[in-house]
Amino acid sequence: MQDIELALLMDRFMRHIHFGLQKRAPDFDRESVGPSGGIILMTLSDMGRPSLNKLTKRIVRDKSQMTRTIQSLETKGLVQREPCQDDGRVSLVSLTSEGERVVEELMQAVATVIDEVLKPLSHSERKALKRLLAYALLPD
Amino acid sequence: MQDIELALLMDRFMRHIHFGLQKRAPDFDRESVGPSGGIILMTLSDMGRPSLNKLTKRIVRDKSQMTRTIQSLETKGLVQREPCQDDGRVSLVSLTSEGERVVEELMQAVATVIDEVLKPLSHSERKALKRLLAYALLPD
DNA sequence: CCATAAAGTGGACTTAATCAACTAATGAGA
DNA sequence: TCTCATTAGTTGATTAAGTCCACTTTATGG
Repeated sequence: MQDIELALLMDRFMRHIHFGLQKRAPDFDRESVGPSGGIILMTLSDMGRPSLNKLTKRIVRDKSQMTRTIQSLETKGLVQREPCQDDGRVSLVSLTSEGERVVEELMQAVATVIDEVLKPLSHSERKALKRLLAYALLPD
Repeated sequence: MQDIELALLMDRFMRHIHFGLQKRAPDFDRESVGPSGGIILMTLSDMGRPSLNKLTKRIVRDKSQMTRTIQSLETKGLVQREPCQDDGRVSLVSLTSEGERVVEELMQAVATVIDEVLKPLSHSERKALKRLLAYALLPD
């Protein structure tokens, strides 16, 4: 019942990362990927080659918006789509080699900013934090 | 260095809360407060009567956007502004009694949704999660 | 074979974020 | 006390994202 603070804390946390990326690593946005695109790239780096639908569900967004953002990333040459053999409806999304390069750079920047934001926490505390969140969100 | 996952996890967490609020408690939005307004109302409920500037820094937003959102909440009768005695530049923001009522209802809805999202976590794990986040963001 | 559901796309609209310019009040130093 | 940089807040213009709905195409189960 008292957990509403969690929402506010996480919101602040995300905004700190957001601001930190803009101020301390404006170069990451060389490709004008934006926060939305960045999340997609990093998620793809983790998932491999999911269907657009699986990707959409993972990052909990609207599918129409996802279509558009993927298209935008596609024209930038950062992701590619290919039809699925087994199911003619689905298209599989994956990073291009250029996308791999960009996401590597992006993750480096994000890691730096997060490290800054989490400065008050010890290594084991960070691990605990990540473990708790991952556990809560396990079933995708 | 490996903490980038944290950003993705928190993003998913926030989106789950967002979706949960829309699906399971659409009635909370009776006043058409929106996510942005909701965060402000809940933050005000915690801070009391901060200056617009302090409020802006707390929720890590742009001050111009803050002006507009506060104005919108003001015309809805949910917050009020009054000039600060000691400093003619600042205006102090606080909830109206109607705002108190709405934020109470909103926090109830948010608590329900968070409870749903955090279902896999025990009580002590939730406490630990909150403590870690609060500690990381302590200095506002 | 047909009805129904699922994956993805596109349109229209609203909300929020961003960046820059501006006013007014404050405060600190010569 | 006067000046000048600083700070709080506002406004404008532009862009990014979220939302809701209708639609097409492909699968699937009876």
